[in-house]
Amino acid sequence: MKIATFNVNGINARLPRLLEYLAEAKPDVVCLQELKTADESFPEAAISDAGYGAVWHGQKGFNGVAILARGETPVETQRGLPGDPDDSHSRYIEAIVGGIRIASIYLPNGNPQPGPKFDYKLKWFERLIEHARALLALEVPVVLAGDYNVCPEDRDAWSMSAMANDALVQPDSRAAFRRLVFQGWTDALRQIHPHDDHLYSFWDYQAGCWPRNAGLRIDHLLLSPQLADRLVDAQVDRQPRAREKSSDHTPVWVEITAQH
DNA sequence: ATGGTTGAAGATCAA
Repeated sequence: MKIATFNVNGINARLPRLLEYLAEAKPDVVCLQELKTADESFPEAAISDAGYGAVWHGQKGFNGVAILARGETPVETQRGLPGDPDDSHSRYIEAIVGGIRIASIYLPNGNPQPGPKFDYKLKWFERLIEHARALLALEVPVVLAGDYNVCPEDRDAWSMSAMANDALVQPDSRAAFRRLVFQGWTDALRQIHPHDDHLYSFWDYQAGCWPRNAGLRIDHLLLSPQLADRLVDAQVDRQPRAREKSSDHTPVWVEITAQH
């Protein structure tokens, strides 16, 4: 079973690229982020025609997350991250596909820092950590997939000097990510590529970042122990990023064996 | 070199 995460940066602007990706890569599940559209403008028909069922949590203009599954509709288990009824951002949706509980996460960017956006990022992170703890307690296969807006280590950023003041590499951002992982999650991509120091999933549109491989690793798939045991492979799929009118992110995927 | 690009909304913000 192939499970991917893909920040599409506008699902309607990216629809041809997304459909192309579904047809070529044939993921069983794709977690999408940055839909940048309201629920009623989600391109449900086109995605259905491509053979995928979907659940989504949209928001006009910004944010928005979805989970697509080939040949079936994901069974939604959570919409919005618990812990703050006043949080109006659409950044979390969770559903079950093929016996696996799957979360699509769009963690706040947090720039500029310091400031209220960075504070929001860290508070949102605490709520994610609490919810992840509850998911681990279920002792079932879970994947937390999405755009975490965190480079876990220096080597996950193309240049630390260029990124020094960015929210994505701050010690507080990394400490929160570490506390999450150390609950017992496996960072699947890093697990498969322990020595790759140019393992990126995002390249800024500006300043020729893509052609000179000035990237960041910020899209992650975290596996519960029950799923980590079944991890076969994890890769960055660079092809979509090379195309015209691409997202600034590219898909990252894991291959999971059938339950034994 | 304090720039550069993109999407969605709407003449700016978020990334």
